[in-house]
Amino acid sequence: MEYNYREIEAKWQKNWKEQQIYKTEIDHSKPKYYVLDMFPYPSGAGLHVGHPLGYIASDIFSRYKRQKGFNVLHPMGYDAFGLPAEQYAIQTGQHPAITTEKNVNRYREQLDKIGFSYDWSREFRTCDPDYYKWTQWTFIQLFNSYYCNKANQARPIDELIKAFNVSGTEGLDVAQTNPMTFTAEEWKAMGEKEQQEVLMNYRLAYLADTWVNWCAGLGTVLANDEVVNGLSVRGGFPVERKLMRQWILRVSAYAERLLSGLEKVDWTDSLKDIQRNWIGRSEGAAVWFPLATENQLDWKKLYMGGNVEGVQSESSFEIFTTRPDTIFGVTFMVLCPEHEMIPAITTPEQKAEVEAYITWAKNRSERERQAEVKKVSGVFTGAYAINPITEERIPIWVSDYVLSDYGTGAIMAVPAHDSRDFAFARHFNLPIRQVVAPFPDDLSDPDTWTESMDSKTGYCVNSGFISGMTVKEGGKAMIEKIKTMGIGYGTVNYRLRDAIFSRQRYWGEPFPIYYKDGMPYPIPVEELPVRLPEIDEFKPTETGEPPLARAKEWTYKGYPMEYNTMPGFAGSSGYYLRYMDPHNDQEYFSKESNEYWRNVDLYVGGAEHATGHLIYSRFWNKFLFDIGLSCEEEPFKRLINQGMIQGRTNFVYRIVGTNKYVSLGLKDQYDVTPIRVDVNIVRNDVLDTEAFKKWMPDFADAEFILEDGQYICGWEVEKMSKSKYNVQNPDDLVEKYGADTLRMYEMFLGPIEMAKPWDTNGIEGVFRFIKKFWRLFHDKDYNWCVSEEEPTREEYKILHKTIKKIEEDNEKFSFNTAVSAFMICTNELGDAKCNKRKILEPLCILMSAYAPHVTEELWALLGHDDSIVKATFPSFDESYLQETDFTYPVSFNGKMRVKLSFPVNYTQKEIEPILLANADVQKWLDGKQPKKIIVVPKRIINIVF
RNA sequence: GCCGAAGUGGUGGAAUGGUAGACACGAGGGACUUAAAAUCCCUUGCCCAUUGCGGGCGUGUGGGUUCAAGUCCCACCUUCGGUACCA
Repeated sequence: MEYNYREIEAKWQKNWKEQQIYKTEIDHSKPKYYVLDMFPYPSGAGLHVGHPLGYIASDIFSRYKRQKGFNVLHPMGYDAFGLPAEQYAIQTGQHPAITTEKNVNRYREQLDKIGFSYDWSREFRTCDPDYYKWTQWTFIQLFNSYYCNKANQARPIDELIKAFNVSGTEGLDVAQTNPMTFTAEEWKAMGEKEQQEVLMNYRLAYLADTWVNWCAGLGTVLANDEVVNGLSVRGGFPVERKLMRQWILRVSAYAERLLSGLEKVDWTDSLKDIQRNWIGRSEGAAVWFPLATENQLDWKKLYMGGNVEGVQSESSFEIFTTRPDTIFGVTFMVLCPEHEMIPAITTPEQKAEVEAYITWAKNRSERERQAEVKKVSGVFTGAYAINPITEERIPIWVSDYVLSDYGTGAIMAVPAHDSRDFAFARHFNLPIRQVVAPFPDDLSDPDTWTESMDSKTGYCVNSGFISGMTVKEGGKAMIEKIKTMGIGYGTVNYRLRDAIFSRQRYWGEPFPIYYKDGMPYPIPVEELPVRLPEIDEFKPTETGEPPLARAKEWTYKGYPMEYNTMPGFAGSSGYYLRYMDPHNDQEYFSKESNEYWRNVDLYVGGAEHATGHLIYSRFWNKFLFDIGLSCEEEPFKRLINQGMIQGRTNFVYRIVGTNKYVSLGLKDQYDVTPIRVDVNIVRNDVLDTEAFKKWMPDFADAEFILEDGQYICGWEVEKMSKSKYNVQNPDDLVEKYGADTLRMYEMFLGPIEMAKPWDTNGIEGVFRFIKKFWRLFHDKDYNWCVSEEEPTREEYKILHKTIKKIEEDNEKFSFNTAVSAFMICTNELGDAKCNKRKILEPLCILMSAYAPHVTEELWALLGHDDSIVKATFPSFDESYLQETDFTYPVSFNGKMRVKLSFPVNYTQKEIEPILLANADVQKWLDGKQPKKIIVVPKRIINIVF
């Protein structure tokens, strides 16, 4: 029979499904291996050829690991809550559950056609109540926990309450929103509401007024990673800053562990770097700068001598600096426009100006603010602070270059050595004082500078007791000093923010929260899940409340329930754990399943999740680890980023003012406009002109100027998108070439982690290869023809060379070179006319991870009843590769000139005389004496002369 | 600006410091065929020579280390990705 991919693929896909061949159970007799693809959001557009790239790679690896004797968990499901389905619901009134169901079915259909080895019995969707029950459950655990910095883990909030009852905040070191101090007596004296408010300062899931990214276009708040350049990632609507009461996850409590945990995982350095930058650890010092009163002497009297309490009084500002060594260079202070002390300190004369500035700053969109980063703006408050080290009066300014949510929202400005402070000082004519120099005596006049001086290395100058020290020593000495003075301490700051967890939307997990007396309380876990209620419309209410406010009887025991829903990352932060035990209705997942499957051994997905999903899920997992649920602290041991598949757009060239199109090679003779053309009517850059005329009405009367009878299109690499007409759909390619060809071609394209343009041009080559492979098993009339004869040594060599190569390439995810190894092997066996079972059978197993359908068919034809999925990976035998002779390339001064064969066991001494006696060698030596002869056994000979 | 990745034929790409361009695509030539498809064979980095042999140059640029550099080191250029007032 000729190779009929349609018949073969349909047959085996059906068979695998019926036999449940990919169903996985706990099996303590085998080592486990967990291979996971990043959770897909099923969009309405379906899959394009870029999506399966990672899925194919992980599928190959899963199949390979199975054949290597591992019990492989390879599940798939859907991140099904999300904005697009809801936007669609708002426009059309169709329930997002219906849209989602439709999209999921389409995804499944597309995935099935490619022949993946997923255990579909474990599938679930984040919008299934059986699943989101556990998302809600985890939220309640977060709500009922705080973070103890001493134990360095999450602890039950009850322990904190006990501590408050015994000794107040005394001796506690815990993660908190605002620093708080109170005694046990003060705590006990509080009412319930007040106590609940205090606890909010410590809970890992807490409610707080916070500046959020408000997206009016979507009617919701967005996380930092959902906003790019001041626009929403979904939809591209403008985003503004707004103060809102929101649920927040205290991710920042885990900053240090999220950072140090990176040491333990096998991810690419670039991905780890992205996370490190995002977490943004910086060491420095917190210092209090007191507000200057009329008379500076008063301040000295009050605060010198380590009066900590006094300095922390209302009339001082806490600043954070990474450079305490530059404190002698402080010439002013800057507060962020949101700083709460501004109204209190602003002098009457400056009041109007300051208020105007703050109003202006608040009303600016994020986009405007970011676009005008280089523009200096600010206003003087009229107030002064005291530099506690120099005791100088310094002016206090307000500017939006200081951010409210990093550090303390207040800075000490050192214009000489900070570019932003420098620009600000120049703009407002503030003094600039040099306090760091490349060498202790190498001073210059800051008035002559055009930019701030780099100060990461060098020596402290003009700096009192630290003058002459290196900046590093100076920093240390200064921290000691401020500690003894009681005005500050060494500390660490993180750029990583707490994650805003409320969305003013319908299509997400409802919070298991009701409100009593304005304070939130969790619904008892026995009553979970809290199901998403039906509502009549998916829009906010007339009064601007989130859609859930439309639900009838959205109450718990008469108390109102939370109107917000959870964000996209809620459901995707712990999904990999649920796959271990997906249908458990008693617990998130059983201890037994967790202790067997533990964590993900191989995670495949895009690097775009580096600052979102991969942070949140590590946080989520660490929390579950702390409360004893997850037995591994890091969820994803090894991670491979597949590179983005870019589109390859084709262009036609219209002569300006006409409906005439000129072929690529001739276009420079005319004045032309390039126009994108659908890649599906172009083959190898040759345009199907008839299809083009039918493509759009505008082109019906198109005329063409051809070259050699063809219309050649131009091309460019761009993002793959519908609007660029460069989207290729895997279904079409499966239809035309079969899934096995598509799978191998996607791998053949290049290294998995590299971004590369999708170009269908090469797919024919892979298709030809599979047909050639098929012919190895058949005679020229396509009759089955496999011989039982013993293979020759040469044939065994071809096989074992391939086994070695495939095994190595599989282990290092070098799937493109593996495909070419299969091609080489097939070419060589074809040349040798080898149709022997002992060669072809192991070869089928090697290739079954890449092309599961055709190899399964051949495996059955070879007489096997059991699936090739369960076959054992062939073992490599070195002895077949051993040779008696090696053909050395002989180089002269590094240039390869001749080849000479020597027995492999010959030493340099044995080789040299024969080498020098050779006529070709003598010719190249041209009568000169060789100075040196280098023989690298089984590699190369180099003659230096 | 900062961080990261990458620059090799017409194209995708290959190469533990050891024969640069494997394997494919495309292109050209040929075989089979009434024809097409399919299949098979040959050529294909550039330049010179071509009657045969052959020779020169080549991995973004410039230096360096080495018997030997696409690969290691230094400086620079370009492209792509991430991030950006983070004190």
